[in-house]
Amino acid sequence: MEKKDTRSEIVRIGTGIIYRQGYNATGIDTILKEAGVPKGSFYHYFKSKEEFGLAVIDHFAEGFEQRLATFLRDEEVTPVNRIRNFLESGLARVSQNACTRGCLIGNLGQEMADQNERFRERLSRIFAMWRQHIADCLAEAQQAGELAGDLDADLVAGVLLSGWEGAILQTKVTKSPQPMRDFLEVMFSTTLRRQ
Amino acid sequence: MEKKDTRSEIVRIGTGIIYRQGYNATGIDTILKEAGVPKGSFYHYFKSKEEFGLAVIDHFAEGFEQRLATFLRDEEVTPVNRIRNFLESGLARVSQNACTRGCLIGNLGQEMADQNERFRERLSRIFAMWRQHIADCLAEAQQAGELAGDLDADLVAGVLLSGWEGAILQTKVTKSPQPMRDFLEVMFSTTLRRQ
DNA sequence: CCAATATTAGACCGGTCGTCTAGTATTTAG
DNA sequence: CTAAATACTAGACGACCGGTCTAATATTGG
Repeated sequence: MEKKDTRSEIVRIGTGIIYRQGYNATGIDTILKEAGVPKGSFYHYFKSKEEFGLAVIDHFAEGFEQRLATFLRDEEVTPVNRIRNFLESGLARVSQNACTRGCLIGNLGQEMADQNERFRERLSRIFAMWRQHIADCLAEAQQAGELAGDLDADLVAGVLLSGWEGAILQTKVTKSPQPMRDFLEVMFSTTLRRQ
Repeated sequence: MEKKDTRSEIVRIGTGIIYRQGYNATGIDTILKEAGVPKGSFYHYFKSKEEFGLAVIDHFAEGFEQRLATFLRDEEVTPVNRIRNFLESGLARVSQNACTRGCLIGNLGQEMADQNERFRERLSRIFAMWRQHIADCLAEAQQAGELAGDLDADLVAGVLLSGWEGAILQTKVTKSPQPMRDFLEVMFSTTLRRQ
């Protein structure tokens, strides 16, 4: 299928560039040039830049979802440590990128939430899914006696997610992975400690 | 001083617009039109859009700094509750704005950190100052026996700040103040509880 | 071979930033 | 008080880049 190939190539390349530069700062020409696709083709595959942006979000979320599931279903590790492993893998990734980029969904949330309702809705749904995955894992931890049963798993999952996004932002701004490390340490030694 | 008046009017109006729309999405014409200042004046007062952006950051940080200091030096309240009051006043503000805008410094951090080193540095310094204020207040809480002495005040201050920024982002994306409320509840009932 | 579809090419319009020339007000100096 | 220097305003302008569209070309299937 030529069609799908070119289309997903544009999405793949575009995801990387938008990850680095943001949505508004990224021109279509830039993406097409890097993808080696002529400009005229773009509007054959996408109705508008907005439609393309949504496709980028979906593409990224799909990959992320898989990564998250792989970690959180790792039966070889206790539930709380699955979350820890996942977060630490994220920390390693950000460090590898010299503390740039951060999280694409968080970036677009910050940039687009007040600007485009369709983006906002989609991003919100993605965050809700992530949160649900984490909450399930925390509930499992409670059943296994790894975590105090009186905690509200859903509540804590939300705080874990938002706190993590905030730590990623700090890491970007300070250009140091320390904020992410600090968040891990405080979270796992206070809120998520076995008690 | 006519000079200062026009200049600070441009900055004042510009701060509001950039707060709402972000830096890249805001054109100079838009600001000048709303301020009722002709375009020719802009480049008399600012060398470039970048210089202007930095002035906006400084202007905002100045106002914020004062608000923060007012709360954290309120002798009528215990140190931990000063922080709580401050965060709750922020929550009230965001709610009033229908959960839009968030925090200007956080917004610009997300948008500009990877794009402009001068912006990044300035924003990073501002975050560091805020963090220091919070850490001082936490240390005071420890001396007053309001908080466990074995906590690392600086560490917790950083997590509080980054977590708060993350909660603001979630609030923007979900269009609900719940993430900010949840963060408050979890923070003050686990990490910051008297123990 | 023809018709329907997939793809490309590049013109187009509108908006951006930053500059520039002219003109007007205000201050300073003799 | 006048004259010269400075501060500020006015808005047209150019160069550029954004997203979108129409027309031409290639490809496919019947």
